[in-house]
Amino acid sequence: MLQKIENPPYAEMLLAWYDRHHRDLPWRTSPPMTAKGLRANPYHVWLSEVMLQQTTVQAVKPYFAKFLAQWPRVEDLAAAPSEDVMAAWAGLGYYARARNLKKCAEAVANAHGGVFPDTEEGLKALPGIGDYTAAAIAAIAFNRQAAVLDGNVERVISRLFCIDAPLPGSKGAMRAKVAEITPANRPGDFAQAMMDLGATICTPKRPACALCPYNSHCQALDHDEPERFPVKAAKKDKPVRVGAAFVAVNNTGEILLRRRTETGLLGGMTEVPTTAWTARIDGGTDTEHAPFDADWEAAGTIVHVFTHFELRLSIFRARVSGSIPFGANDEWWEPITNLDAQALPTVMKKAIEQAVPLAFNKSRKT
DNA sequence: AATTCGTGGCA
DNA sequence: TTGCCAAGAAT
Repeated sequence: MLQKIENPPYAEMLLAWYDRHHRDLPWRTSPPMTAKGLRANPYHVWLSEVMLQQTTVQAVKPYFAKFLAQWPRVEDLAAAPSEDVMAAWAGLGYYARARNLKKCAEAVANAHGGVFPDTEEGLKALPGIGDYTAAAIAAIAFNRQAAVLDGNVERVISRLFCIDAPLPGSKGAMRAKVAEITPANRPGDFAQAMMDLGATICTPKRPACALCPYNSHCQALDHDEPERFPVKAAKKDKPVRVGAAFVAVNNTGEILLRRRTETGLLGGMTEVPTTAWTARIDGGTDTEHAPFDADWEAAGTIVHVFTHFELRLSIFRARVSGSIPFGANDEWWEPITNLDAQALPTVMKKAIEQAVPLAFNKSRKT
């Protein structure tokens, strides 16, 4: 019977695995270049890390390419119109990230001479950079021995050491464990290796333990129950909210749009006029709350699931002629052929598509 | 500490 | 189908 090693060389074991099995990603500098001291571009690392917050690699890839093509340096992003940044981010979700991305770019370009801070503390002082992202950039871009703890690492660590306490309360204990095994040599590769392991081997369901470099040292696997970790607090149920959205098209092929307020849900993004989204169905939400009088026609409903509620939107459409007097706010007429350039979140694209089928095909350049 | 923030893929 | 959840941050 194999004797259990008291203090396995966790970092060395994982780095050896990473050298063979790392993912090649657009924002990443991979071994063996990193082993020779070459590091990734801090701007690329920062941009990818913000995009990857609560977002899958596959979803991020095209956005990362688009942003880098449009704004090759952080100074370019800092100088960009906010509307352009929000439009480029549209569809990726969690739009506070885009607002903070712009603020952070401005801070780096103007207050830091275009150079990212190279410490966790300095990075965390910037908008949109929290514990995880500060540690990740410090480790990956600047080779700092920072304890990087994300959802992947939480899974790996909780299984490796059988941490029973539920998240998020146990996050501190997990970070301490990560700090314990993070090496002075190649800390950035170690962080990315932990995340790659969590993403490809130590998965939430049916982990591929037979292929794991830690399979002879994993306490959860010893107890034959890796899928039980990490333990998480129970989540709340999702309430339903209802509302109505109004899609107006004029006789020159334009649609009435407006900009949402800067904060809160979908803050700073573009929308068609809607009622408030309320918890109860108040009988006649409908055309009495329309932006103006018109021959509003019911066009069905759409259902869209947000993080903390489900929205059922009744869709109304009207074809209007002549000039419609706007309320004195942020409304404008936008050619349907230009919808793809707008900062429309997915729920609004659904609403428009419901009222005007193929609206987005019309704006697609072919 | 608990809420509020999107979206799409997958079993 | 429904739920889960993916490189979290801000308040």
